[in-house]
Amino acid sequence: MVTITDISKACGVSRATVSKALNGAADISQETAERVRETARRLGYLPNATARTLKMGRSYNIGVLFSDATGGGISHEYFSMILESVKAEAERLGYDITFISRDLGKRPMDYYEHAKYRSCDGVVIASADFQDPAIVRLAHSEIPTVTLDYSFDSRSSILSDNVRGMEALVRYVHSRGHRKIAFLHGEMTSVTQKRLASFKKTCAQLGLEIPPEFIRPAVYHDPRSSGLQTRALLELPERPSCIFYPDDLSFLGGMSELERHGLSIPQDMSVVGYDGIPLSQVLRPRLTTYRQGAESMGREAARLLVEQIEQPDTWLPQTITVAGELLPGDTVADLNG
Amino acid sequence: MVTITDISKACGVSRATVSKALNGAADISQETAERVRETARRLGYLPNATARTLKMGRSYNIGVLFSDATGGGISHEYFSMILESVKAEAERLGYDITFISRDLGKRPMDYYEHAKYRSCDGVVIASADFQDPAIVRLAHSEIPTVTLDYSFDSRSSILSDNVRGMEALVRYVHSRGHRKIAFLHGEMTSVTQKRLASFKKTCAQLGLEIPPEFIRPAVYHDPRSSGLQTRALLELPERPSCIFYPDDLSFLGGMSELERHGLSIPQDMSVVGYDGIPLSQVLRPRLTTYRQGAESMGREAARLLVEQIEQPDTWLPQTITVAGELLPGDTVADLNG
DNA sequence: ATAATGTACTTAATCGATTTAGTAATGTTC
DNA sequence: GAACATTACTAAATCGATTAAGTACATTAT
Repeated sequence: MVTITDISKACGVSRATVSKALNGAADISQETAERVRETARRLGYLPNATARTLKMGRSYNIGVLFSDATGGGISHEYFSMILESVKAEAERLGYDITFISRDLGKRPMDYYEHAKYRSCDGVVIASADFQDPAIVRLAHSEIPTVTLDYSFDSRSSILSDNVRGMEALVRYVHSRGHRKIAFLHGEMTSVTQKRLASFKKTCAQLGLEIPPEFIRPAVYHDPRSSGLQTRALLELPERPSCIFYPDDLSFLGGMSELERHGLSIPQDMSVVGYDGIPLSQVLRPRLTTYRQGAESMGREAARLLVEQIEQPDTWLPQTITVAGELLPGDTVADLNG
Repeated sequence: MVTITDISKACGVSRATVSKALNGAADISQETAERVRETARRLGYLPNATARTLKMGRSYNIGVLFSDATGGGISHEYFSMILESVKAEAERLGYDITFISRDLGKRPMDYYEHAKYRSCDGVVIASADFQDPAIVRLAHSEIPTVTLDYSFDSRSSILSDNVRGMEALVRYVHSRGHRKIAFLHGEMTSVTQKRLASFKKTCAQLGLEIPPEFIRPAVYHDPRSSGLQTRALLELPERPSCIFYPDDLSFLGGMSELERHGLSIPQDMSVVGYDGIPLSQVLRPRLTTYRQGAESMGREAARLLVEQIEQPDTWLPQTITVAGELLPGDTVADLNG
C-alpha cells in the first residue's frame, strides 16, 4: 500500500507537506504541489478513508436503515427504488452508503450502536415500525437522521403526500361516477392512518356514505390477504363498485380473486392501487394508482441529511412532503352516462 | 465518545490491558477482565471500527458492486433479492456492506480504487458487463472477489444453473406437446449465451428444428422490447405455439401484445418466463418459469467471500452452481391427447 | 539597520485501537 | 536459595492521515 510517507520520501518533503499538497492547502508552493501530485500519480497512491475518518471525525459514510415488519427489507420495489435514489444522490455528494442493522455477527448491537461503530455521519431511516425502541433511540441521538414516511419531533423527514394522494384517487373515482367505494388498508402505521383519514374525509366532503364493512384491514404487499378481503367484499349483500387496494402488489391478489368470481376489470369491478410501481403500468389493464415519488424521496432524504451533516450550525429540522402523481390507468370504469 | 483510554483511567489499568480484557486475551486475570468489562458497560463504551480497521488492516466490511447496463442497479427484483441475501449472510458472519461505485462526489475513482479507499475486505460483484475494464481490474486485483453469474480465471464465482434451467423448461414444454418454440433472448452476455446454447442443444436432442426467425433478440427486463418481438413472431406465416421470454418481467410486455391480438394464454399461445420472481406466481394465470435460487446465490457468495478473506492460505478459487427450480405455472397448454 | 511581514515548509501531537517486547512479582524445582 | 517459569500486567510503537504550532529564510517597511 502506497501511503503519504512513501510520497514524502520520494519527493524529499515531509508528510505534512504531502498531505497539504494533495488537499490543496494554501501554504504550499505551486511547484512543490505539482511535484507531489505527480509523484502520487506515478506511485499509484490511493488515500485511505479509514485513516482520514479517524483523524477528522468524519467518515463521509451514510448509514441506511431499512427494516420492514418481517425483518427482511429491501426486496419491495418501493424500498429498492428509494435505496437506489438515496445511493445515487449520496454518491453525487461524495458519501458512501453502509447498511445499518441490528447485530453484527456475534456482537449484539442496536441500530444506534451500529451507526456509531461504523462512524456514520448520518442515517436515513425507513421502517415499518417507528415505535421500535431501537429506532427511537437512534432518531433521538446526536447522529443526524432523516426519516422516510414518518416524522420525529425536531428531526428532518421526508413524507410522501398520502393525504393528497388518497384525496386525488377518491376524487378521480368519484368523478367517474362511483359512489360505493371499498377501502382495504394495510397495517395501522402512521401512513395508513393518514391515508384512511384522507379517504374518509374526502368521501365525506363528496357526500359519500361509506358503510363500515367497506373498510377492511389487509396487509401491505400481501396479495393473499387482499385476496381474502376481496372475497369478503364480494360476499356482502351489497357490493362496492370500486375497491381501493393497500398497494399495487396487493391488487394482484384481488385480481385473481375477482377472476375466480368471473368478474372482469373494470367492466364488473373497478379497482385502484397505490404506489405506482413500474409493474402497475405494464399490466393490462394498466392499473389506476397513485405514484409516490420514490426517486424524489430518496434524493431529498440524502440531500437533507448531507445538509444537516455539513451545516450543523445553521441547520434546522425540516419536513419535505414529496408530491406524487395520479396514474389514471384503465381499471376504473366510467359509470357516467 | 467513550474510548478505551477512558476505561483505562476509570479502572486504573493501562490501555493495553483494557484492549486485551475486552478481546478476551489469555494473559489478563479473571478479576481484572470482569472489572474492565463492567466499567465499559457502565460508561457506555462502543468500539470504534475505524480505529480497529486502521490498526488491524481488516475492516469487516464487504463491498457490493451492482452495475446494470443502464448504470442503475438494484431496482430489479432479482438484484434486490440477491442483495438482501448477501446482506443477511454477511451480517451473520460479522461483516457490513458498503456499495462500491465509480466516482465519489468530485473524486474520480474506479471500482478498485473505491474498494481500496474504503478498505473493503472483499467485494461481491454483479454486473451486466463483465468486459468493463474497471470490473476486470477489480477482479484481477489482490482484493478477494466473488462474481455472480460470471467466472473470471482463478477467482470464485456463483453461477445460477442457466444450462439446466433452460433444459428443464424446454423439456417441460416439449413434454406438453409443443414442437414450435420461439425464444426471445436478452442482450448477449455470457448468461444469455449459456441459455441460448442450452436451448438449442436441448431442442436438438429432442429432435426439434427451430427456424432461425423463432430466435430473436430482446432486452432483459424490458416489456416493450419483448412486446415488439412478440408482435414480430405473430406476424410470421407460421406462428410458434410457445414463446420463451428473456425473464418474467419481459413476459408482461408479451402478455399485453398477445391480448391486443385477442389471443389468450395458454389456450391460444403458451408462454414461459425466467427468474421465478414472486410476482410471477401471483399473476393469473401463474407463469410457467424457472426460479433462480437468488437467496442461495447471495448467501453462497457471501460465504465464499468470507472464507477467502479469513483463510487466505488454504483458500482455492471455487465456482458454485446454484440449482433453481421449475415452476410449472399455468401458461403452457397441454397439447397432448 | 532593525523590526515587521510573509512564504514555504517541518515537527510533533493526535485520532482509537492493537500488539510486541519487556518487567515486576510471584511460584516452582532441585 | 539460585535458577527458571509463570502470571499479570505496562510501555511504546504502530496503522495512515490531518493540523496546530513552530522555524528558517526572504522580502518589505520604518
